[in-house]
Amino acid sequence: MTRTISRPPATENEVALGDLSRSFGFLLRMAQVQIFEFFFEDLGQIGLRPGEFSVLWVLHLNPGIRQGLLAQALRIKRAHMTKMIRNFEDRGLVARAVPDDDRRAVELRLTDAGVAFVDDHAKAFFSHDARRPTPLDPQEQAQLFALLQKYVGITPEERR
Amino acid sequence: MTRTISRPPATENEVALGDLSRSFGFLLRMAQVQIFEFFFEDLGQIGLRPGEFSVLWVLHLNPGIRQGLLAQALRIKRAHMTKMIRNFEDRGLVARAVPDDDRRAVELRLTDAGVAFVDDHAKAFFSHDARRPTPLDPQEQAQLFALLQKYVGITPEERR
DNA sequence: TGTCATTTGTTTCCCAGTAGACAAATTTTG
DNA sequence: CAAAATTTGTCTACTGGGAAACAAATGACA
Repeated sequence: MTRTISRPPATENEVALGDLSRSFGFLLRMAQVQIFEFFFEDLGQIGLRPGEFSVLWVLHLNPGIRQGLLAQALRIKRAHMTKMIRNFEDRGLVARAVPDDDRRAVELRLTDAGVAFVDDHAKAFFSHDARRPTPLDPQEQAQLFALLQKYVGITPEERR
Repeated sequence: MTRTISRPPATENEVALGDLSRSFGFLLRMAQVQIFEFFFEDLGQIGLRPGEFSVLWVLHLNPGIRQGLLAQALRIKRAHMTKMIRNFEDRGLVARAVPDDDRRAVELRLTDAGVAFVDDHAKAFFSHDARRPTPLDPQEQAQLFALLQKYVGITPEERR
């Protein structure tokens, strides 16, 4: 049994969320939906998908990476990665190669077209964050980033 | 055109993410996948799904709420909400009623079984956050919550 | 009043993503 | 060495969720 009504439904059009607004998973979901909406509003028309671009980007930074390691790093299931990679292959963006020392594995690298695609879109993709309207001031934004990075276990890569 | 390779791949098994680790959307996705994994590990066997429970919970707090307003509050698409509600109805957890003053709308409320379901699971659901292992200390955790709440616009003070 | 526009929920069709079985290659173990 | 166990990617089948067209009800406006 739970104390449910912490306060009465406010206005006609206000929805009480109660403890839900203190649930980490719920907050993350709300934030992500919001982000996605603006992402497609901002970059949808040039045919850029966040997941897709992430894979190509990591391929760009890690040429020859094995498919499984790539999936693991981006937390994409292997079955799904297979489909994404085949799609990229069909579009001529990625090439697969089976290494001789382990013929189960698949090594991935961008084709020239793949490199061109990443180069074409990297600026738009990474500058998107700056365009997104946010109620947070820059310091709060930085704080949020740092906490999220720590939470997901990404050591912020040092750079100048 | 973008300068892409800022440095060589670090270790054999390390994956360079570059600017991706500074992308808000990416960080949110990583965090959410992590959260989901532990959620199902923790509560999956009792047949609890975060989205499902959220809907029932909000129904509990806002009896008679209209379907569309519920969807809007939880950022669930109306088409999808239709399916969820029908599912709840089939399971006897939710009852639908068409109000006389607007016969397009549907007002939702939990059945007795629905109330029982929420009461049965609320404690497990809301205490889940505390069980989840996290690298953040309590103060950082609180800070992260506050920033996310502010970001998604559900600060404790209601807005107009 | 009658016509047009909007709101509300539903339906249909589609796609991203998952679970789990699978085959092939490799590693481990007896 | 042979047999069992694990790793790696793929396949099939399924589910959650979205886009768009739709019908019914309501509201706006001439």
